[in-house]
Amino acid sequence: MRERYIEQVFEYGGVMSVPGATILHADLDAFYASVEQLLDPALRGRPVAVGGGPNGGVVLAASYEAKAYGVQGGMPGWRAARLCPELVFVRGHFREYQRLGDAVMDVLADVTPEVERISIDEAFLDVSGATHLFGPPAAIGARIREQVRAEVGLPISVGAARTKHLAKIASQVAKPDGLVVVAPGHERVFLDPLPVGLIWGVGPVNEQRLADLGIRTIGELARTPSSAVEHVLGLAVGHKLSAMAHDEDPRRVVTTRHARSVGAQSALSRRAPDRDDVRAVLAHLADRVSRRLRAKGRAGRTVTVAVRLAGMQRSTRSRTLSVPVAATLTLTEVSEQLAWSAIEAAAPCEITLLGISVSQLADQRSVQLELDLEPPDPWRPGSAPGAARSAVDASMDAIRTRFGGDAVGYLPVVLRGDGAVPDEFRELAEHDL
DNA sequence: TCTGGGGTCCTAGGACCC
DNA sequence: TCTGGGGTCCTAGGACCC
Repeated sequence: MRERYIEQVFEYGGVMSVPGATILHADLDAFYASVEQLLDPALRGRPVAVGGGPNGGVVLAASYEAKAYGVQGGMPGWRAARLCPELVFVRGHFREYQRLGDAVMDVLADVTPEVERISIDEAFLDVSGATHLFGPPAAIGARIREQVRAEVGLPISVGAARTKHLAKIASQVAKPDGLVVVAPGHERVFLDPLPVGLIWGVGPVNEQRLADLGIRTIGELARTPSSAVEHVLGLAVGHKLSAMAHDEDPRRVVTTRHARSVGAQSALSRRAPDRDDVRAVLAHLADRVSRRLRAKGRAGRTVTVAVRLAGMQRSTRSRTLSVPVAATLTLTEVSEQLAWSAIEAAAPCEITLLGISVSQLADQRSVQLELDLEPPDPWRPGSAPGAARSAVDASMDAIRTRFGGDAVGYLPVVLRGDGAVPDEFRELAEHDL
């Protein structure tokens, strides 16, 4: 086990007594791959990739043994196989990921209720109210790591600092399987030598733009006038990054957060767009999205459709309706209009993905009669009355609740039985509404 | 050999209103 | 013969994160 304390490196030895670094970021290491190695001991110590394969698909996660060869999440399987010939591809146990991720969050919840889960495998904690029970943040971080290892069987890295931003960077520096505590007063000496790419919000594009200014470390960024950074990255991003580089991060740990959009997308084998095909895919996506909305009593006014063309260019079309929608058929029809608007603008073309997203969300209960309130409109020629649509959705939702998600569906959805990605995987990434 | 699926936030131009 | 300034909403695109 590696425990590293920044204050040990730079100043004191009595780290376990240092208070103040009360924001923790806990992040499971190579989560999916670690679960596979936990479930199958034969995989331990070997390079493992979840998902993908030499003949298609992308790698969803790579074990540290695989990362040593340069294999990364998001990489096409064939490329990963070329980088690492001994790489073992596994299909993935998505239900187990959900179960074990939840189990880890239970461990965190035993420390404090102030937990902000930001994905299946990652959370912030504010432990300022827990130190009287469990000791200083460093001790709490160590305790979390021990308990997750003992009770769940997985390696987890923890960063502790005064702010979320710094705690997150600390956990990245701690990986794999480590703990890094940045004691108050030591932020600058910790941050300055680190690469700007560790800042939340700096990806490949902005990293290159900063490099063009001669900025490679967070220290160099902090010494650059924010006006220069804003000029290159835009006002908002530049301002935020400068603030981060100066260790100014006002964000608090938030335990409840409402989603601002809900979406679903499907990659398709490259194909010329076809009316029936497009409708079938969109019906399936609209069904997924609208069911999630209705399950939470939500609806949304803005419908956005994304189309990806051969060559990876994306095109989007959106329409804001006068009233929020959550009915499957309405969403399907609006999406179809939008999709063809994008496709026709690009024609002739081949498409490789279709996606639907609904935003401007509102509570459905307060905006009932969604469809009857819509004026007669060209978007739904000959459409069924809204009440009928709501009734159909309600009975289908009820049947699915009792008999399972595949028990009933709109015709195109039933006919399309070839989902490339299992629903369990999709559910892992869904945010609470 | 051909690139997943779920999200967040920002920008810029135009429409529209007062 | 020539028309301001500010605010809000909508749309399309893009960067980023897990």
